[in-house]
Amino acid sequence: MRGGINRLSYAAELANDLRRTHMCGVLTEADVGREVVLMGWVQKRRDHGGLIFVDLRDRWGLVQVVFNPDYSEEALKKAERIRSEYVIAVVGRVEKRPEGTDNPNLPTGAIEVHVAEARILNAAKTPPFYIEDEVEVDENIRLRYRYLDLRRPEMQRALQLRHRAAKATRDFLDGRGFIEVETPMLTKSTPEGARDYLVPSRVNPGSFYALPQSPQLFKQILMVSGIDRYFQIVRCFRDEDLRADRQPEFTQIDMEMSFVTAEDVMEVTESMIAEICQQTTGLEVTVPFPRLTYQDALNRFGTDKPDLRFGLELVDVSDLAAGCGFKVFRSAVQAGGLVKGILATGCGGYSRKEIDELTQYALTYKAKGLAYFIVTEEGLKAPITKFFTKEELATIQTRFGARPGDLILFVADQPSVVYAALGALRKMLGERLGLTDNADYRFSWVVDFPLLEFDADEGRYVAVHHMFTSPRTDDLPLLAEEPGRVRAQAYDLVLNGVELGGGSIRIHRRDLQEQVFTAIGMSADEALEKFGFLLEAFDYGTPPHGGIAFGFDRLVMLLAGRQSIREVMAFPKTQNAADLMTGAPDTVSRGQLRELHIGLDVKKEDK
RNA sequence: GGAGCUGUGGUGUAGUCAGGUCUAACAUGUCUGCCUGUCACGCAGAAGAUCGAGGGUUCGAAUCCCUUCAGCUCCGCCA
Repeated sequence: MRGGINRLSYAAELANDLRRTHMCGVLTEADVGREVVLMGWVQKRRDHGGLIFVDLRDRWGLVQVVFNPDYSEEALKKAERIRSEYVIAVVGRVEKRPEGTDNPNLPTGAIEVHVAEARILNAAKTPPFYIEDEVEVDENIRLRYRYLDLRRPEMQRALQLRHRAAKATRDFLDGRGFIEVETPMLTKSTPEGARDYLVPSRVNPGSFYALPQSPQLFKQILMVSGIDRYFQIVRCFRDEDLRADRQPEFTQIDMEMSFVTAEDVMEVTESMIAEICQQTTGLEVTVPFPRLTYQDALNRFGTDKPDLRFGLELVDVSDLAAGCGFKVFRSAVQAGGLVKGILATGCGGYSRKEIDELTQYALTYKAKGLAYFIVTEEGLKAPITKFFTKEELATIQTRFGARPGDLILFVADQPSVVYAALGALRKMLGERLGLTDNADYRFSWVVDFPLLEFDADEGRYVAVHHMFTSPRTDDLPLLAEEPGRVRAQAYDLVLNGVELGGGSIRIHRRDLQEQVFTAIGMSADEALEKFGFLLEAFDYGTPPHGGIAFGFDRLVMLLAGRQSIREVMAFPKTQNAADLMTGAPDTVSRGQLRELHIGLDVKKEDK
């Protein structure tokens, strides 16, 4: 019985004989005196009885339209029925606003449109939330009514920014001689990497396509084909758990070039990123981007995707810890681990509870605890100072450059745990201390990744990047004997703690590719079965080549200053990979399954 | 697979830790009436929630316990 529902019974009027002449948001004083036809949504109606103001909205903005019996009695009558989000058309004249009634908060605030004729093109129920920026609505509701959410100016700006980023990308790469080539969405499942989304083949019972995790193999094949410079703004699919910056389907800027070195790829990339920034937000980016090695990144920041907007670098005290009286430190080093710390500037006043919170946080990264010192005028204070000599305490304070009022936090463990825990702690402290300026964009390259790493669960080496990445030629002799020490010709582009993209020079020779397959424990038979076409292609004259791929959503997210890629995607999915608007994924009919020769093995809930 | 946070009229929140004074409060929105210069219009009035769902404890549950659902953040997973 809500009024909004009854309103819908009003017959909609047609606009067949009207042509929209202007957009709402673009009218200015230069248009004064002009007869216009506007169409849009009602943002707000202000009813003064004998006079009604309506803020009319379209993608370009708002303009005030005025219903006054002096202009049209009939239009005023109609305006009384108008409600928020009605779609209306108005015919009228642009006029300068009366003296003293300008609205400086509105780009169109100096003018208004005097309505001679109005039509209600469609009524609207009262929307479940306000169509305006900075609404704090439950994401459930935003996603269920995504079409309304997308009406908000903020979301419209995000989609426009995304469009401009895509256009800048295409324009730039076109100018550099790249051509966009589409690759299949229905392709072959490959081992390694993420879980595939599978699509059953009706005409090949029992067989499945996989949706691409990336067009990796196709773009390499295109190099074999002599395309030379390929790119694609392409959808990729990975069936893994979601995060703020991970969706099951996402978009990559995918590139590949022939006859290039890593330097060449990085140069093109830097120029492209600079161009995208310039064309979207006007941000001027300085190139080239600083580079750091994988090992440096870990040592200094505890992560291979460091946020370079602030310091708080990790400090190594393993040497000191090895001989100190604190058993936790000493035994960590003896077990082949590290003891590293971070200086939390100005956090010396943290309460026991706050330090406990930090400890809890470190625990989620598998740290066993968090040791700390509070820095005072009299030196370091903490329950654990008794395990250290005066000299040791003084050395620690000096090494951290700690001053009274600071807090020093330590993790002692295996290197991977120390890096993960302190890296996360550093990031959290950076945010908490207000060191992460959204308008500060610090790009960097991380290079010299290891080619392979040992996977304890699998009991074998696995590719860090992917198995088509070329080893550094100077490390080739190590491949057979010490695969863990081989460095890759790979590079990651990092921005403010987010991995934006990664790429590599690829293997282009069959013998080397087969060696790498061997190193990751893939049999010759399996290699032929899964990648025979690639190995065969390598036999037909394959140029040296390399490329890179970017998370387009992440790039746009950062340019838009948002915290989640959902905010820059028109129709994102929830953490359960569901689309709350359409209801996907959903069950299908028995008939569809039968046609695909699929039987289900799930317990059906009684409905 | 795991951890944490959130869920109260249409929307956003208060109330939950110390169960009864909550026959649930506030703001906004909605509806009705009045209003010719508002732009967060104003004024007067009205309607609207059994507190995500289910079960339990209790004389009594929004509040305590268990289960479950949904959203978010994170670990694992994933480049």
